[in-house]
Formats: sequence, C-alpha cells, structure tokens
Amino acid sequence: MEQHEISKAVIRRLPRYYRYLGDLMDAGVERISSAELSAKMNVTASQIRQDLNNFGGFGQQGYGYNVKYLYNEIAKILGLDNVHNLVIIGAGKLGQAIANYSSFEKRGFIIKAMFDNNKDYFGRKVGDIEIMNVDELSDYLSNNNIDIAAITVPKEAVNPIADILVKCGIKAVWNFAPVDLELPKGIIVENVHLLDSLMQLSYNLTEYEHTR
Amino acid sequence: MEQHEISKAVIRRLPRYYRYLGDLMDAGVERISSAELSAKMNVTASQIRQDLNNFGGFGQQGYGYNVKYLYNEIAKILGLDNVHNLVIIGAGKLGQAIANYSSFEKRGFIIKAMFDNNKDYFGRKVGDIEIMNVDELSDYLSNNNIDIAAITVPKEAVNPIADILVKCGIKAVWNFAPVDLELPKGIIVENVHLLDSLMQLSYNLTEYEHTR
DNA sequence: TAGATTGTTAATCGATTAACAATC
DNA sequence: TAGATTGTTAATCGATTAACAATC
Repeated sequence: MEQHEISKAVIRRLPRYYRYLGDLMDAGVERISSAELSAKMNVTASQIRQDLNNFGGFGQQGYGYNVKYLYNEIAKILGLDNVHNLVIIGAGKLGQAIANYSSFEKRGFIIKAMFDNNKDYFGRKVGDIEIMNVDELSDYLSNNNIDIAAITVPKEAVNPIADILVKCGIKAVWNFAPVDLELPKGIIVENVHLLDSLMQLSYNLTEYEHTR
Repeated sequence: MEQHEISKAVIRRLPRYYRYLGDLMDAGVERISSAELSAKMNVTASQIRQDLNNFGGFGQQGYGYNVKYLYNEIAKILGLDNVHNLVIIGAGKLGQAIANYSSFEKRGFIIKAMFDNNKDYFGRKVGDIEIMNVDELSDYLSNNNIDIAAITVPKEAVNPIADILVKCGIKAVWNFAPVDLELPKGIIVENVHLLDSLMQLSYNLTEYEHTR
C-alpha cells in the first residue's frame, strides 16, 4: 500500500496534540470530541480529524476519541515508544540547559554524554552526565549506540563536528548553531534558531506599533 | 493605502534571508540575484522575489539586489533598527544560556535583568546581568522601559508570572515553557517549544526507519 | 542597444475548511 | 432507535511556482 507523504505542517502539530492530550489525561479526562479539543487548541475540528486520519482512524463515531488511547497512538507516531540516546556537543550554558531538562528523559530521550574542547570542563559532570574531551567523540560514537547529536557549539565549530558525526554514522542532528546544516541525504537535521525566533517576535512587535 | 496582511510563512523566512545576506556581506559579496540566492538557500527565486516584494522593491532589473542595502532593509522590516530591552524570568541554566548569548545583544536585544524565586541566586550575576528577586519584578517593570520578557521557568510557574507581566503592560513574551501562553490581544507571544522540536526530529527518524 | 533580472500577474499546487454519509 | 460524532470527500482558500512584460 502506497503511503502518501505527510506534510510538515501536520508533523509540526502532532507534538502540540500530544501535549494537550497529556494535560487532559492528567486532568482525568477520559474522552474528548474533535469539537471540544478544537475549542481548547484554537484549531478547527476538521483539521484535527484530517490530521489524525493521516495515520489511522483513532476515534469512534458518536463517541469521540479516547484520550489515553489517542495519546499513546500519537506517541507511537512520533517514535516516543523507542528510547533515543543522545550526546550533546558543546558543554556551555545551552548544552547544560539541555542536559538538565528532565522532560526530555521523561519522553525517552536519554542524554549519555557531553563533549567540549575546553579542558577545564573535562571530567566535570552536569547532573549525571560526564563532560568528555571532544577528541574522544569519534571513539565514543563508534562504541555506543547513539542516535542523535545535539550541537550547541559556536557557529565556527559546527562544520568539523558535523564531519565527525557523519563519518561515525549519526542518524540525526539537533542543531542549535545559527547555520542551516547540510548533511548527506538520510541524516535528519532539526534546526533550532533562537535568534530567528526572537526576530519574528521583533517583527510582530514592530508591526503592531505600525498598524494600530 | 490598505496594506494586506503578511503571512506567517513569509515572516518565518525573513530571519533566514537576513542570516544569508549577513554571511554574503561578511564574504564581501556586493550584489546577488534572486537566482543565485535561490541556489544557496534551497528556495525558489520566485519565492524570494515574492517575499521581498511584500515589503517593497529592493532590487533592480538587470542587476539583482545590493547585498548590504537589502540586509539593512530586512533589518528594518524585522525591527532590528530599534533597541529592545529584555528581562529574563527564570535564572536556571536555560535563562543563563540566553543571558550569555552575545548574538542577541549584537542585534539590539539588550538583556537588562534576570529574576528568580530562589534566594540563593539573588545578587549573583550572569555576565553583567544581575539576578533579582522575582518579588521585585513588578516594580522593576514599572520603572524601566522593558519590551520583552523571556520566560524560562517551569510550567507550573508560568501563569502567575504571566499575570504580573500583563498587569505591568509588557509588550511581548518569549516563552520557553511547554505551554501555549494565552495573553490578552495586542501582547505578542512567541513560543519556543524545545521538546516539540525534538519530537519532530524523532518523528522523522522513525519515519525514515519505516520507509527505507 | 542587447542582456539580464526584477516586479508582478496568472497558473498551479497543496493545505485548510465545510459538508455529509457512515456508523457507533 | 435517535443522537452524536467520526472518517472522508468535495469546495475553498491561500501559498508557491511559472511566466513574462517592464526596465535597468
């Protein structure tokens, strides 16, 4: 059966559905209709049903969706039923912030090690996670089952790091440096550009001042 | 003259254009055609021209675009010709990472103060930026010209903070907590959901493994 | 002037919304 | 069974791409 390509817009919304369903579950809600969820999330009920039906029929006519079931199904779609091992490259404040953030671990993203080129850091720990010499990165990746590398180094340091990652067969890169990383086909890249986000905010702020 | 609404998709691309033009400027490139830029950025030349023409005609037939001029014009569109004063609420690792990140200051985003509820932090500094008692937030906002508040506190702490910010007339909030903040109309909210981003990465990773 | 490349209109494509038959 | 609400098809809307006349 030929599966049609799911659009990026849909995939961007999945974690949001997941978050709201998690909150509903915590609140003890057992079932919800697309109309009710629509009201909470400020999206149309139609869009919710369309989005979900890309992956299967998770609801029941006349009833709606079972919150817990849908929550778990979305988790599967997002691959959260598998554990993913991460390393963080760059042990500065941002790398440490990520290492510290317990919600990642809760969703199966396990941070195994951090790397830096500053020898003052070597051997220190962030929580349980050891900071290692970046010279050992290549060896480490060869001997451990790491799926994802988070890059939190300065712009200039990204390319040499990326070369090592590609050479060692990394599957995915979560990049925080302000460059659009180009890696060989098949390697997933997810960029987080904080400055871009702040500039979008600034645009909206400026826009607002212009038009009122 | 009635100005038509610019779509979010366009606004999301502006910082990216800005970034590439900055790189070109640094590389000493004086002019560029939409076709050349298109090749570098993996977008169509048509889209570049359409996007820019939402804001004005910045190019010249037969010549292309002057890199420096276009760079500065986009800066104006994004509101980067004005200085924006920020406070950071939440002095944990993520707040510190943002406080430390010099690129923000370079673009006119000036971090004035940080706030936390943990008294161990009070009076400490991150770089030049003092960490204050969150009880003083309201007073501080009243007496200083702050446009933007970055929120880097845990989920549970967001709503009381948001109430204070709204009461003190904050213009924009840059929210890092995993909730979709609902503020009164006119207040700009930009959410950065790192876990959502990681889940999208996970989806793509899983997708890839399914379909090859 | 001839060549290049924009600005802009028209065509296409894809995503969102509406509508409703299927069905619990 | 009647009512509710999904899954899904069709209609609409908006964004992207193509094409080309305008013009430097």
